[in-house]
Amino acid sequence: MQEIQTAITQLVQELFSIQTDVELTRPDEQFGDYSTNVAMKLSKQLGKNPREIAEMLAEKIRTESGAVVADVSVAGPGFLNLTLTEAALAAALSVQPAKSLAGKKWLVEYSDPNPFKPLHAGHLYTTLVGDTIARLVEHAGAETIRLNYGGDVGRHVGISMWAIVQFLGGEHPEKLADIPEAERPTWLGKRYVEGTAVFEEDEAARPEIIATNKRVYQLHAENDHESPFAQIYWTCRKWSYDYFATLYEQLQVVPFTRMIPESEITEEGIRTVREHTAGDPLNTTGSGVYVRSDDSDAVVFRGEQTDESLHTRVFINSEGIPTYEAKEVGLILEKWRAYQFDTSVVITANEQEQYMRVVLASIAKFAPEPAQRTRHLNHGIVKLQGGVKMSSRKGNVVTALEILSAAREAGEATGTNPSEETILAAVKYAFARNRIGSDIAYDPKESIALEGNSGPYLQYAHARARSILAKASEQKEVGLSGLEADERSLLRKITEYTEVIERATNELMPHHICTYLYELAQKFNQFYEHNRVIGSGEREAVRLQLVRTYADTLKNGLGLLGIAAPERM
RNA sequence: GCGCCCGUAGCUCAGUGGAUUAGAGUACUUGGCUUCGAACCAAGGGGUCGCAGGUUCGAGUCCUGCCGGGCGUACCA
Repeated sequence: MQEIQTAITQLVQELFSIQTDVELTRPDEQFGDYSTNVAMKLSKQLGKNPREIAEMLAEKIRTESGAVVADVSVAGPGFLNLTLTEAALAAALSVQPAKSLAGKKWLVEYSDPNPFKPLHAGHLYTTLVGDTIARLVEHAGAETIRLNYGGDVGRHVGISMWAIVQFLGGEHPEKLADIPEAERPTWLGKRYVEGTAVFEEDEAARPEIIATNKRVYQLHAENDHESPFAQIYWTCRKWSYDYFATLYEQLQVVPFTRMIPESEITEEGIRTVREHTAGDPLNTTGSGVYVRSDDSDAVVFRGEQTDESLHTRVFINSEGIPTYEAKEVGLILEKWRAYQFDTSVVITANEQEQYMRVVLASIAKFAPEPAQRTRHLNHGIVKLQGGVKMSSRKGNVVTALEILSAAREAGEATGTNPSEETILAAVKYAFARNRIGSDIAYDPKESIALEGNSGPYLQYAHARARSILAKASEQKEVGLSGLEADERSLLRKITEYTEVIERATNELMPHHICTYLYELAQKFNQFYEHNRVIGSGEREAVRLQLVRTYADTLKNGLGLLGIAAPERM
């Protein structure tokens, strides 16, 4: 593809003395293998009819590129449609996706669950998105660091700790042992919901909760593991991390390189913010990136003074407690200190988009490199059928683990007894096939669909091919030539793979892979329907080769989505 | 009010580096298993691409306005 692009660019240069970008697209199969609208783009500049330009180029291509291009035609308003020779098409199979990120260090932060809170459907989604993005950049050759950041300090923890102590009737860590292991995550979730209700409705209790929150920060500052309060905290925190590990294990995502609890970067965040706060005793830099609020002791960044589309946000509140913003400052600086990354991708739900822009704009003023190299990728939220938003604060959540168990149940109900691999394929594919950024309308029934445009369809289309290969008596390497129409059509689709992977990687948009793999599998199923492989006489060797290449391609693509490609199902 | 995002078939979504006839899945109707796996394949109906202007030889795609929805908009994350 690259060669054709370059060749046409040169032809344009020779014929018209114009330097232009030639875009090649994959048109409808009936039009050929590649297509370009370059003639139409040049039309105005040259003052010529686009068809005339296209004809001139076509003539040149016919005489000069016979080894690669078998047929050129001019169509419609001036499209140049190219059909490759069999040899060129077959040669395209050996092209691997470019290692475009070789030598680069990429950080990918995702999942980001908060201890003391339940894992809801959104966590499942964001974990899967991150896992796929990380697989993509790693596949493109980057040294890939997978980070998982979580709020083990912050108001939600204060709220939970307050409710936990209430439930235990005081600071009695020994009573935690009474809670059965299997119920711990749910138990913690309930305490959080109770605490939130009190915090929102009971003004008298609010100062107590705020004080509890401060004690959590204090406990970290003093490295306290001994006091009864600290024992409760560390025990419950561990319960949460164990619970997260359960989800990751069930999802079979690639293990994280490092978990970064907020408590680890809080101090650096506060210190950095204060060092850049006008009038702060700790200000050693003389900079006034952050300022004291006019009406309280809060430390804020006045985003609108940098860019009208930004707004003011609080980094340290009037209680002296760092908000998410100050912690994010600490996190980004810690990432930079520890890894000196080329690119750092942070994956969150899109409700945090504005917030992240403000934080990055502030950091850019004193640490431009990490700020500029940080990319915020926001995805949509998971909505229940009917558009109801889930909120862990209100307790109306579908948890991440419930989605998996619901998928298993629905799988059983189909009577096909799908394996865990297939259940996971269904769930992962259902989320992955949507473009990152738009909301996901989650329908528990449809997400586990075992037919149509789904993960199990792809696995089935793979297993079918492997089954043929397993039955073949011998497989030898043969050249792909003298192809019949159906064979060529399948080959043509397979050769799109590298282009799709490169596009998905460049755009960080894995859903392109889903779209493609589904089309590829469809192509195979169509081929399968109309053509025998084993026992097809002289065609057998070529068809086996084609089926093997197809199956390998499908398996690789599924791998990038974290979906298994079983031999049988 | 301001900022960002979204509006494509009944439903769920691709297509958004402008371009050849707007595509899938699902649902509905129907046909195909003595033939390498029917979790499959094939056929049919179903769309003023939110509305209105504009740019262009050409707009689902770019620009403007409007309508509808989501998120954010100072001490939550």
